[in-house]
Amino acid sequence: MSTESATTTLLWDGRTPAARGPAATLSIEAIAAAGVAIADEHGIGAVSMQAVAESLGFTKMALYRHVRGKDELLAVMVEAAVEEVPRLDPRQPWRERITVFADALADVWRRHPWVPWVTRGRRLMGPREVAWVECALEPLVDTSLTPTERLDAVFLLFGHLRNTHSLDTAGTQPWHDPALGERLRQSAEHYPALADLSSVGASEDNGRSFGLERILDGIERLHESRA
Amino acid sequence: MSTESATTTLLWDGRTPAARGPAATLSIEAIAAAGVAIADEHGIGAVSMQAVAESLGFTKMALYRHVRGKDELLAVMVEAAVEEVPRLDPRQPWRERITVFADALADVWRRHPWVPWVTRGRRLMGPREVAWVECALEPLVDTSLTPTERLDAVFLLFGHLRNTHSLDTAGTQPWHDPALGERLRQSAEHYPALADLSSVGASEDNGRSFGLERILDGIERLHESRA
DNA sequence: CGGATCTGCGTCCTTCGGATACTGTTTCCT
DNA sequence: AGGAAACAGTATCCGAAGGACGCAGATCCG
Repeated sequence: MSTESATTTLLWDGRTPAARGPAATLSIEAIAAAGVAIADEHGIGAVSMQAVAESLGFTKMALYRHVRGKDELLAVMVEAAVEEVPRLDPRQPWRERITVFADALADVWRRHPWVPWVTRGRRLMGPREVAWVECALEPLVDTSLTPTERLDAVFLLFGHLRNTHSLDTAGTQPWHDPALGERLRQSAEHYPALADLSSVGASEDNGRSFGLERILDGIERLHESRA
Repeated sequence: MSTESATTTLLWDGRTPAARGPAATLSIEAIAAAGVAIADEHGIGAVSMQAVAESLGFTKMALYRHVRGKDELLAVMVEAAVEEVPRLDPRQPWRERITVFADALADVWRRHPWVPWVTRGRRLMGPREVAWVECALEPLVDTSLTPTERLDAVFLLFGHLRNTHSLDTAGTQPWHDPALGERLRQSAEHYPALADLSSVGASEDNGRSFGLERILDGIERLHESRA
């Protein structure tokens, strides 16, 4: 019986309505939806207690009756924004299913570009976000990977998709400052490989499909080595 | 002739000392070093203009004579924290060299745990950080990958190392809240693959070596397919 | 009906990044 | 030599941020 954080209980069980006192006008769902709307429209930087409350017609402090703080606000926002997992066809080969999964995840992240930025670091996950992990894990059950390896593979996949989803979530590539490309070309003796590259240019999708294929190839090789 | 941002000029050329006026007591190097020290000791959250200035015995506003704002402070901090790239033995096979590189990067990130957290998203890179990209790129010149593919491979590598370096930079794994593992076990019908896993546990290194091997395997397969 | 309880509000505090204006110092140019 | 220009560091002020605390009114249970 491990003691659970209040935020985890909120994410998984919701709030039990109060027995006494006036009925709540606000709800966690409304708060989360308002936060998501602001983040979608004006970016995650525009999400403040004040802004969320104002968009609902309440004062800032009213939010704290439903949410313990900004971290918990973000947690419920993520849980609201992350939609249902895709239904993967079990008859398809595992590699195909992973690709479908990756596209579905990209769709959600396209609708809510702030999600891959927020869902990093130590934090608490809700049932829907966990469902996405489960969903990615499931195709790998068909492989010869051990359970631990499957999990490692899923996080390898998630990390790569996050890193290549947009430039805002990636470790930036240097030549996105065009002036820097010029510098690299000028000091070609220090950066021969990069200078060579600046004329070629980077790939369209930030290397998403390249990395995905490499990862799946790597998994496949491990899988086949045990067949 | 593309116009270059002032921050990029600062990072690559440093500051040209003023012709007139009193000599500066502060220096960018001192500011960067102070910021790095605070971040190393108390975390990146403790780095504020106030804190950095105070640790140097100056007022907050004095920093703005040397640094245009917080973003630029972080940029020079990263550039100061990122050390010289490792010298890779060109006689070693490319895969070996990449592994050595990855370990060297991990060493730097261990000394400055905030660096992998800060070096994300659109930002400006300095010469030393670019040198690390160059360093990772160089072994791949021995492979049959195209220049663009080499670059994609490097960012695949960087992303994975960042994601697995520590839990603070990773997309968190759900069962780090021990209570959540219990929940997953209880609702095993919703999360069969995860529930199965929670008894096994996650890997020690957040899947770093697993992912690294898979990535290198994937690159190797592509390389060999063209031999 | 009265106390307990809950919701939402008003006020206050700290910290943050940053703009602006000022003081004193150094150097170049006439 | 002397004034003007440029520069370094400071003092003050501001708005926005997250959040603590106490209060008023509404609601329900005994």
